[in-house]
Amino acid sequence: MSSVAKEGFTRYDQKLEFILRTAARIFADKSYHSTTMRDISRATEVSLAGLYYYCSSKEELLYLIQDNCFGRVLERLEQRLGETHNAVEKLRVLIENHLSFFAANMAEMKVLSHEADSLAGDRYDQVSGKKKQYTTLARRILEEVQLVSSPDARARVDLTVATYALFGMMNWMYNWYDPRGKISVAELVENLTRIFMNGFMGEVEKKNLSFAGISEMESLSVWREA
Amino acid sequence: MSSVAKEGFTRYDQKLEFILRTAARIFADKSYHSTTMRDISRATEVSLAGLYYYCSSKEELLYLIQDNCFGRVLERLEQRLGETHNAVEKLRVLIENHLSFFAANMAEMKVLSHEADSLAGDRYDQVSGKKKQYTTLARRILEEVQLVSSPDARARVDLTVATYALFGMMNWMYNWYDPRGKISVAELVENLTRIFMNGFMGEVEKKNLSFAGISEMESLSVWREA
DNA sequence: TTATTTCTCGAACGGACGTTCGATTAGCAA
DNA sequence: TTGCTAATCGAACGTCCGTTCGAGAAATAA
Repeated sequence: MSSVAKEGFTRYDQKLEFILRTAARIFADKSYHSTTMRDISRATEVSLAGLYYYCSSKEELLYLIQDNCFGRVLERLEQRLGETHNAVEKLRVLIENHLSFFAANMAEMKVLSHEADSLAGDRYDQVSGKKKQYTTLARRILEEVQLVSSPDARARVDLTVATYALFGMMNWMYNWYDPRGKISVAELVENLTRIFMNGFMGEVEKKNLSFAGISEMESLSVWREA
Repeated sequence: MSSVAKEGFTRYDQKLEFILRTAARIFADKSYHSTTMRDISRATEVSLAGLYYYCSSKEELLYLIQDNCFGRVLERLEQRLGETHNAVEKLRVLIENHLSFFAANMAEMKVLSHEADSLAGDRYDQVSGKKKQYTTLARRILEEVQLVSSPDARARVDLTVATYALFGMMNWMYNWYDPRGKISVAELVENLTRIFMNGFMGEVEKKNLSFAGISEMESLSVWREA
């Protein structure tokens, strides 16, 4: 066993991570299926054969990228959700967490969104499981928000449609958003939050809900909880 | 020149259309890059070499599918928009047109949404042109709606974000929607229209805008036009 | 019928792909 | 130093890909 570098990451871990980051960038650029191991070899400056010291196959690279990335959004989300108990605020946290993570990891998240069906077998099941966990969590939050904000069941939006509409709005990002462009992540979050929340929550007295900025979240924390 | 069959479509045209429909289905299933000409040959029962009597390359198949499909949504949309002059109603028509066309042409629309970058050169430019035309049209409608419905400029949502949010919501369909499932196209249209319109239009007196059904569109036709 | 065009296909070509193998080098412990 | 493990790589293997070619069948026109 080789000696352990500072921070507990071995040389091996660091290089693997570098390969994964590079591969994610190329997968995002040219799509998984039209990326070749030679592309990755060229970009990482690791020989073609050398790559196979760090992964067992091209598909495993894709799996490691997706699984790792999903694990991290999910973990960050669960941690942030632990700090709040208000449904509306939870929804806000969900959106903010997803978008800011997406913006900070565009390549990986594009690969996650765009190559969802490029894995097979156990690897597909593994990532699918995390996806299901994530969307189920989102759906539960939406359900909670709906119970609290739309007392008239007739006026409610279908939960399945709403969940996928939300993820569609957010995940479509990879088709247009440039983190270094004119629109800041904060603006993106604010705009999408406003569009979705107004639209989803319907005809409640929205005057009570300030959408001017995330910083005013706290004012909602006791909203309609009785 | 061969004789012309009824309806003005030659044998050639019909068989090409059949090949395109079949190819679209397979592209949608397995993605463009991992579909082989042998897959298409098998599914169409046309020999591998025979396919090249109907197209000059695999990429041309993708191009023909995308160009044809985009042309058809665009044409249908422009025709329907010609029948209305009210901004809000135009937005409704845009959404209804897009979603119902999508639901009726899931494979082609998935290929359009998912393989947007799989063409190159002139073919890419051609399809990109149609896409730009389509999104510009949508953006203009949103702008019009905004001017009419959100007199307070400070409360307005960013137009770029709103446009992509709308298309994200709609195009994400291919990841989950089953036209033969529980949710009808009409329900899908109604739900997504409600979410987006409520969200986008913000704090206007929405009580005036019934979202119960498409059939009540007419009641909006003179809304805030003075 | 024959002549001509339209359509079809088996077989192959050249190239690119993912992966493997065996040998070589670098890093570290003794 | 010596000895062992971790890391690296050039070269190749077998396979599958998109595409082509030339011959033949089917349809149409004379």
